[in-house]
Amino acid sequence: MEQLHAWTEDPRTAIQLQKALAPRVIREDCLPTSVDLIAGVDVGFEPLDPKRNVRVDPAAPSLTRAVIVVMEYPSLRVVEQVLHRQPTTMPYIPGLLSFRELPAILEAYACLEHRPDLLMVDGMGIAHPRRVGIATHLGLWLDKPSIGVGKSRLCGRHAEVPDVKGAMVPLIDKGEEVGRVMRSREGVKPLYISQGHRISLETACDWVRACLTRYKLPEPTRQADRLASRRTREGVLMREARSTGQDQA
DNA sequence: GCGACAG
DNA sequence: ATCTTGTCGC
Repeated sequence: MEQLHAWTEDPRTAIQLQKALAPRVIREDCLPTSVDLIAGVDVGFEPLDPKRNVRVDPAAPSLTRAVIVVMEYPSLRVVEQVLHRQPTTMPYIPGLLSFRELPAILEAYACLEHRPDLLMVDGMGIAHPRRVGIATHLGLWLDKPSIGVGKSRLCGRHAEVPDVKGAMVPLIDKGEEVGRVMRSREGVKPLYISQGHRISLETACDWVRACLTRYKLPEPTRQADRLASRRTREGVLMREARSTGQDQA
């Protein structure tokens, strides 16, 4: 029961933890009768160096910026935004992304005043080598329905996706369908949709499509992405966010 | 052993 | 993820 909240920063232990979490993921629809609030989750990084110059090396100290945008469905109006920053402690390791980004996301989530019915996370759900991508890990931790919306492939193979908005193709890994590759918009790279937790693949794809407008990313993720990757400049960021978590550094 | 590899 | 200018196309 409490293993869902176990934590580590050691790569080897993290992999063991993922293997223990995998069988606890619910892949069937287990969400509210009515989904009225959808949260978009994304993370960005900003160099901590006073002398941010020429080349940025990913290993240099930085701040992890987690953003959560809550939208009302079906109006897709933003009802709340939270931005939280804290020192980055773990490096990016393919397959262990959640161990690098979850801490900041959880802090941001704790600042929310609204209770979203569904989470759309920038990254993979079960379309992961051990079936526990960041969307899944977050869903398990919060025991909340979640969907993974990735911009590129982590694992699995798939056919070419027709260049027609809404077209989908299965994403197969080790013989199982772990997600679907969707053309969210013509002329752009497709999205990698996968179940996070407490949702079926069909329903996950339905929600992503329901949140698409004229852009590549579904609104929840697009709005969160805007704030997460926006360059900081004289505190403008903090003023634009409706409410924010208090900083540490 | 070699290549692949979310953000 | 992050840096970075112009440029091609609807």
